Amino acid sequence: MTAQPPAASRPRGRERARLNRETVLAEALALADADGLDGLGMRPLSQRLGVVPMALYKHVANKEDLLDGMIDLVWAEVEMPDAERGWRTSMGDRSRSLRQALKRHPWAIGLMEARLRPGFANLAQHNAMMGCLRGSGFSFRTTVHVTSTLDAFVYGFALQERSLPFDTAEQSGDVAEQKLQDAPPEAAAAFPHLLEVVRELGAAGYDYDTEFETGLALVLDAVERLRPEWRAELPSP
Amino acid sequence: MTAQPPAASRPRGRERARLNRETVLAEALALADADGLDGLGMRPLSQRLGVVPMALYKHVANKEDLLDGMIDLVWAEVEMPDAERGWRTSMGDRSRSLRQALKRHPWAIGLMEARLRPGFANLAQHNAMMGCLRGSGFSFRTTVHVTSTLDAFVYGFALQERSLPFDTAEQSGDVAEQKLQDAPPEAAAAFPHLLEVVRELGAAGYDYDTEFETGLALVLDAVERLRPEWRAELPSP
DNA sequence: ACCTGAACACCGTTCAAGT
DNA sequence: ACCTGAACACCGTTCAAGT
Repeated sequence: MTAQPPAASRPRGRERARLNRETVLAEALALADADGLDGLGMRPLSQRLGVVPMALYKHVANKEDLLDGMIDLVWAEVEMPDAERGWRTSMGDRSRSLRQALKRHPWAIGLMEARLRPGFANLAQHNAMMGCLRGSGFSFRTTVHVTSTLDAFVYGFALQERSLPFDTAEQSGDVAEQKLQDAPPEAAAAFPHLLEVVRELGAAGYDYDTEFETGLALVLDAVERLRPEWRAELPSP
Repeated sequence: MTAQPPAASRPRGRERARLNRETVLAEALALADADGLDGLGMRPLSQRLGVVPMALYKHVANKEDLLDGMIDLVWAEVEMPDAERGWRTSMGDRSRSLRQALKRHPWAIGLMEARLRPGFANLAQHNAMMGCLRGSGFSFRTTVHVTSTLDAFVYGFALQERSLPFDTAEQSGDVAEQKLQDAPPEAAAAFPHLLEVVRELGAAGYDYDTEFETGLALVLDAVERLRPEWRAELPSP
């Protein structure tokens, strides 16, 4: 599974470029993307870099420091909001961009807000988000509510997208059916509404993109009503 | 830290009740609550039960099966919605109940929807949620949108509540200030809106309960507008 | 300055053996 | 039927040593 060629075939000595923090972080990101957080070991990582495990500790303090660096690489991939483009399109695009980044790096979902030492991209992103909303007329308190709720939606959606055991709309119906069959036999008959889910998802499926856009529009519509100025800006009927 | 008294002081032989799946799952829940998912090892768990690690494998197939059982215990703690009480209060209370359960068992947050073999409580909960919304006049498709969005909010909020590095409103300001100070020195000056966060959270703080209720009301308000019948039920002005 | 090797205290799980 | 013991292939990290 994770079998690797022996040391002889790995680059080493003059063949291998000098290790630095940047290359360690980049390789760690690739390893986590491929094998998940469980696969991200200091030993497998060192092997990919053609080096002995302890060599990594010259470039990262420990695994926590490694994760700090990786998470800031993910933050750097997220588009920054900008009040100039209007808060709604700007915050919407940022949310889509965050979801896509979390899709590329599913192992990062629970870690994005957990950093005690946030990196530069992390700080820049949060600063831009606050700036976008404050600059669009939201009060400080409302800005906090909006970021908290919108981020909760994006993180939670990404979590569901990662953990639901199907990837495509076609699979969703099959999985739902399988789940109900594997469940305790008395269950299937007792849960009529799950039978409807099986039937409907079997026919039309569950599409993540559609669900995300629907939920995002729902939240942004609700946010629109929080802004004190919103009535004045609606086109008069 | 995880030091335990030696074998001599643990119950064993006739002193210890016969092990069964129920007690293994309950003790595993307590261990995960205390030490997190990282602390939940087969060895520490077996030690708490006064038994050798391999004894557990008579009662759970493996760690995955152990987690399946634990997650269904968490689902069993979540209040089930009921159309009789009205979809809004009913879904609201279920969301609060789910958040509280995830607060008691933070290790469970990423796992609630990830079960390939969902337990009875899990199926019952999802069936009740579908039933509550379908029975309140929502179409199947809208019901899917609503559960997807509402759950995303609750899971995402729970994730933030778990991972943000402060617990109380008082702490939030201090942590914000500390974060900005620990960050690269050029950062503090470059991010004016984060300075506002430090200032405001230092004064008023960030209260999770308030934020949750605000976000929940915002989402439920938006859901209200999705129901085709909503206009008819509003009191005429 | 950077990399190595051996060691320590951990994992989940298999297999064969005990009672 | 239920529990034990030894073993295997893994972890992250420390410490002392090499170049």
